[in-house]
Amino acid sequence: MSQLIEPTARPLRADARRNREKVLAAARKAFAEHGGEAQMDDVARRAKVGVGTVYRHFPTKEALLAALVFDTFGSIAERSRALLELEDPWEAFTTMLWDAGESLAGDRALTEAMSVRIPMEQCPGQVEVGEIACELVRRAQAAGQMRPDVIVEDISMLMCGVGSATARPHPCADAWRRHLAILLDGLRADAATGTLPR
Amino acid sequence: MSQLIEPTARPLRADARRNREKVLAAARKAFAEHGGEAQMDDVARRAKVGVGTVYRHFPTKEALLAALVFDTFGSIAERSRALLELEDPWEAFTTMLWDAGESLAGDRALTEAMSVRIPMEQCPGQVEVGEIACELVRRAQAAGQMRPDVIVEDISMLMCGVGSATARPHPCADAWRRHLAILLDGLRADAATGTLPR
Amino acid sequence: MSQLIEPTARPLRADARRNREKVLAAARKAFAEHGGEAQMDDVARRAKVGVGTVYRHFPTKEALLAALVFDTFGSIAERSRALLELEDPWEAFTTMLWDAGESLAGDRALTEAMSVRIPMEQCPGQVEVGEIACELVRRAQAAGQMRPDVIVEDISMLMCGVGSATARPHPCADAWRRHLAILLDGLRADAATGTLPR
Amino acid sequence: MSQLIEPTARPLRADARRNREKVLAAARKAFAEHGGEAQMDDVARRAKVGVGTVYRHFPTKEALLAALVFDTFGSIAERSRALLELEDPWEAFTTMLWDAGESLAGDRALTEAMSVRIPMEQCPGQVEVGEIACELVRRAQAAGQMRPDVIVEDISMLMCGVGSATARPHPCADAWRRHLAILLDGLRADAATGTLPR
DNA sequence: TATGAATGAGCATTCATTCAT
DNA sequence: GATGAATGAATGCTCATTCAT
Repeated sequence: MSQLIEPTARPLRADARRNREKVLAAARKAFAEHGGEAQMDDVARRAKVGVGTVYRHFPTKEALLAALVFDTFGSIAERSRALLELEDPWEAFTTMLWDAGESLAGDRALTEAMSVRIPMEQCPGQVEVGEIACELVRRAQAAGQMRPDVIVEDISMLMCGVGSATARPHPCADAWRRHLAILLDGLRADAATGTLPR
Repeated sequence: MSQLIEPTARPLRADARRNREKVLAAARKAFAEHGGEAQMDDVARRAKVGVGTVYRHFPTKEALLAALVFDTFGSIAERSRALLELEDPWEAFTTMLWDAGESLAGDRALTEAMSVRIPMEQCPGQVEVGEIACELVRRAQAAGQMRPDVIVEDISMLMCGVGSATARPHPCADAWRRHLAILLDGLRADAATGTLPR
Repeated sequence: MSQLIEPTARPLRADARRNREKVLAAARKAFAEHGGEAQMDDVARRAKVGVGTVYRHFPTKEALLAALVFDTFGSIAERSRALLELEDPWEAFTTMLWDAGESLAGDRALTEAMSVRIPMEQCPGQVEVGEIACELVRRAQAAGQMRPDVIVEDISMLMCGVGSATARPHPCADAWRRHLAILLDGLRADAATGTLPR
Repeated sequence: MSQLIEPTARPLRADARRNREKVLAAARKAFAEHGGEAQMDDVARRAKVGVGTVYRHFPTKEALLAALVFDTFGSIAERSRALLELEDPWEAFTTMLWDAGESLAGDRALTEAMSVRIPMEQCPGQVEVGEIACELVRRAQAAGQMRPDVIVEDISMLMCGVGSATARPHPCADAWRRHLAILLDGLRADAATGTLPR
């Protein structure tokens, strides 16, 4: 998935590819844990690789971060694509958000990317996620299941909120599920007590 | 409001108070914009003051940040206190959240404080806000207006999400109002389609 | 004594003189305790005076430090002068050193001044102390009491050592007296086991 | 010698070792000259190295200072050990002090370490130096060569004085040798004109 | 004149990025 | 290619000195 950023690169030597994967895995942990403040040296240390190697595969810290985020959006997109086949629009929509929440929960970097703390170009996966979400919203609204004044941009905003609130202390484990459950109830057509502002 | 932290300090000289206000105002902007990453030099520059002056009023960056956050919680608490007098529990509760949202919107520092990225002691205002929220939740639930499985900790989680999502691009100005509107609809007793997990 | 540095200054107003004395006393404590690292603010605080007042009387930190040192040398000189009347040269000499040791012990600033950590001009008192020491050395050597190869510069070097070693942990209180006692024994004519190098 | 502090560190790359030596040498000069007030940037400049390199090898200024002092005590200890073999206790003792004086002379950092201006843990070398000195004192006293009321703590006090006084102007080069010579004469059993106070 | 608030150069330390081995 | 040492700009904080009140 992460090769999306270097689509024209020639295939890497086996050990180089192996290193790339080690770096990505280490970076995922480090950035999930510390967000954009994770240090390149830490990534290298976790990958059991020199910093130089990290830089060989990713020209800057931002590029590494982007690769991770792109990757995650890619896999969310992949799984979401399948949901377009589902019969029930509401089920399709909610399943998508529960899945995205799973990725978001505890991944500080992804959450920061969504809240624009990390400036980042749109990536193919992100675009596709947006398109699928758009379609699922449309269908759910057409079926009268979702309130009609919601727009896709609201959905990413809401999910951004879900991700950001994960780090807080809360008596329940996986409190984000409570968060999302409340949101979904608020998105149902029959929950609307008025029209959304603007 | 900021005197909450130094309740026993003798009144400052007129010019010193003026500078303190300049520093606080500049810091509020800088931290609102950049969160905890804002730089002390930037605060000083915005306040048109030497760094030393910033440090004369606040011994460390963290203290400055805390003063701002404490201040904000203090004023939220103050306004919330009045809501305890309101007849309708749901109106009291929602008014409190709309008010808090207003403070949270676009203030990265406050949002970070709520998402615990900035470790920070509880301050009197924060504690009081929690107590008032607790009471308002209780009343709204007793009146059958709010779903009964919600706990106060959920409320701060939700509001944290509202704050974090404000930086994102969104076609509507003040999109956070849409966010909060959806949440509030999801919190109503009759919106519940099931019980919150855990 | 301290007016030695401003011999031509017109007499100060009573309250100004009082302030000057407060500052000097406070500075003496602060610099004795912390050496040249003591802070001007600390001096002002101890004197219960604003920093500005400290600077009104002493243009720079170095000047204040110098005033203190000059003062101390002045009073050592004064007391030493009387020793020129003593019959026994050795007694005169040792009494002078015991007296100087008393001033040096526990006064970091004075010790630093003697070890040239604090760059400082010669002051009248210092010069006079040197002259008296020179005379007492001469007499003690003429009387065959002090080893003949000692020169007056050795004496200040030795006393500098006495002062510097005061801050160390040592099982005996006033360990500097042991230090000086050993030195004095080493300076006696009959202690010499050879000639001092150079 | 400096590996005493990091006995388990794996051998450094050739260039890294070279740089480490450059840093140590530069730091030795800088700290010898300015004591603990020497600046890290100055050390880096003298070593013709970026500050970062200094920090790669020594995590803090204090650690660098400690490395230097530990190193010096280590080499003094090493040389002193050999003196335990000497026949004549007095010769052994005086040789040790002449050797230590050589290290102390003109090294402000070492002198400050001895005068406890720089708070510093005991290091192995320092402890060993103390133990050897203790033994040599004991033997010299047992042989009736050293005055019996001297204790080891006196010796370090005395040497601290020798080191502190080296920066002063003095007509003789290496005036510290005169200082030490006088001290040693004062330490001889037959020089004692009384008992040391306390 | 006294006060203490304001100033800002100075210093220790960090970390993304480069480059010699 | 991989390594990790070197680099140095950036950042929080201090303190001697100045200056408005």
